[in-house]
Amino acid sequence: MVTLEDVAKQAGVSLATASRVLNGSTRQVGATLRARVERAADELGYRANIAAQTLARGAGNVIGIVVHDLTDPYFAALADGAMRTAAGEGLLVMVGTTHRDPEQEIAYVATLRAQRVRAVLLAGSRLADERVTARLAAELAAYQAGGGRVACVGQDLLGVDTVAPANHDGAAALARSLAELGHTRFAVLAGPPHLMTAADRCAGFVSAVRDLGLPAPHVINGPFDRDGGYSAAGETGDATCVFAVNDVMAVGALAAYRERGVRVPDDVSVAGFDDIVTLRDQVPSLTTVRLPLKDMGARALELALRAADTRVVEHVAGEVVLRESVRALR
Amino acid sequence: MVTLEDVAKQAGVSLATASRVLNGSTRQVGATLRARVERAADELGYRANIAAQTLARGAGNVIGIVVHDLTDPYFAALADGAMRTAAGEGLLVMVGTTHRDPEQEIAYVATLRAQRVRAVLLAGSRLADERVTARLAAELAAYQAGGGRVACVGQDLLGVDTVAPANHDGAAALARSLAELGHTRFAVLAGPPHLMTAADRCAGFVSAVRDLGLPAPHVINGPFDRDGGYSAAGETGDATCVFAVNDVMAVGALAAYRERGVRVPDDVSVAGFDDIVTLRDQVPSLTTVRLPLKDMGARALELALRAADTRVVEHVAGEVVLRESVRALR
DNA sequence: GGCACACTGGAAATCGCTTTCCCAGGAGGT
DNA sequence: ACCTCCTGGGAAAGCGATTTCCAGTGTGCC
Repeated sequence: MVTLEDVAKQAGVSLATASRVLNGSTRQVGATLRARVERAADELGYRANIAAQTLARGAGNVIGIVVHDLTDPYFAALADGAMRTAAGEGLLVMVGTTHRDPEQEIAYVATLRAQRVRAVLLAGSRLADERVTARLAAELAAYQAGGGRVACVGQDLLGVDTVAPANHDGAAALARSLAELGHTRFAVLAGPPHLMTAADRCAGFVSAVRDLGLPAPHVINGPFDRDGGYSAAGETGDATCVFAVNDVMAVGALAAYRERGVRVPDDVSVAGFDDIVTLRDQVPSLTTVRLPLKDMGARALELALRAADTRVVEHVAGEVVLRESVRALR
Repeated sequence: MVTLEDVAKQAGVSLATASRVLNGSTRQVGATLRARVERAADELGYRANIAAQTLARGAGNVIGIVVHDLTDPYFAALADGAMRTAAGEGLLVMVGTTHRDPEQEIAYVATLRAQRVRAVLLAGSRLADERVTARLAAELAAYQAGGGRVACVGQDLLGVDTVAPANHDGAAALARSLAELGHTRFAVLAGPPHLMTAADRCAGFVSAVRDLGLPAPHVINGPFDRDGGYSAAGETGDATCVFAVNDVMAVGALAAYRERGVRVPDDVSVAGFDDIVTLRDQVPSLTTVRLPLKDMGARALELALRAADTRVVEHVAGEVVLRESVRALR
């Protein structure tokens, strides 16, 4: 690999001058030498060693994003939003997937810390396990103590800048909309109870139903993915309206009903949460709560990159979108 | 930030010993000192500076993946497959998205080269533009000359290890299956002509139809995404069977037909390509050509990580999957 | 004409870690 | 008892950049 020294030698200048020409500096370099250096670099195909730059400068141009699962469109959208702003800032992105294993999340943050990345973005739900959360928070604190910046999309549990989607209130608003259509017997495909996002959405829905004086929904726990929705849909009993705590689960539920000959929305109404773009062409089209995922990802990164004065927690509202998968009962 | 020197001082040992204990080495360290060092590192919360390690070792533990668009499930699946094997090897992943801009692709490879990443994975279709391809190939060659490893998923055009999906043959097989069902008048939602993946699939389909002695399909070019499929579906004329060169476009076409009251498959049959998991619950379920995307991503990374002796081009067959979106005409 | 000052260019220290090389001491062979 | 071989420890030389300091050269101004 050709180094800066090679370039300097070939151009007949000092290392310092070559560095100033090629890798940016406050100092000026004369036109003659500048040209010589540039030509040499070009001829040799020089490319700065970023590891060395990072070491010398004491700060790199990489940020880290930690998601649960890239193939889940929710995280893909979040990551995409963040990556766009990152690209705009000239930053490189390291993406880590944890596959919902909190230990992996901690390990990944540790690695990012070792990489001296400029900022870390944690996307994805916290778990109800306080011990794990505390360990993650400790790792993050150590990172921040060294000048690192952190932001998170999800529950405000880590003591860092946070973009907090209105899981609870969005689900509550959805519940009220559905009740207004005449539904009274609800079931919730609630996902795993220890996953905060799932739990918040479920709780928001349940409490809104209760506040309306309606019978408590039938809550069915299970995995947070398509198959979780599919199997939980088998236990919704006599509910006229089923709320799946995310769109992917709702799609699983639709598939289950279709197979069993249960018509949606004639026999049962189904609603999801997130408004995943890839799923908008689903039939029947899915009633859901829209979250501006890309913006949230982008915003979280902005928070992380901002000069750190005070902590910011930004709440993002969800918008209830009524589509064909629910029908009015009256 | 606490450095190795801090740890060594606190433990009362030399830098060398501390390094050997904490960051792995062939050399042994006595139990007493080893314990002292470990305790000191723990107390101080030491975390190795990877930039420095990379510089000193001359090789990092990062790989780069370049995709067009993470929110496209095709690339998400590919990236996920690669990331799983990367995690298994203890490698970190830098993901870059180009949003189909070949200049960005080149720029990103250049940056990865500067990062001295161990390997680069190029996922995503080449463009027909030879000049751009040549520049990318040149950048890759420079990277490889410096010891970098490269693999690519897609067309074998870069002179690097390649996992090549059977775009042409898969589409041809699909055409034969559809013809066997009695279809004779075809249309192809062909995507952009300069995108090799799209072009190959289109060509494979068209040539198979021709070989069967059937009238040439009506080829409609357009964008490679959902909206491209949606609008191209408006021009399929009297075709009884429409092949969209990817599943996402096929879903767009389904939406367009639905809006216009054209029934699928009764009035027109629709087929896609890729067998995207997220789209499997589509109604009607999509006839398509299945590609093992995760495996392909994983395999490509394996190729890249393998000791470089000879170049490997691995062809991956596609499997025709007939589902509800096509019907037999007889 | 002389003096301070801005500007350019280069030598060398530095960033944090790995690794080679050297040294001392104990084990093993004869 | 002597010599060799291995082993664990430390000093110091890199890795490839950045950046501080220093020196030399024109400029502007009195």
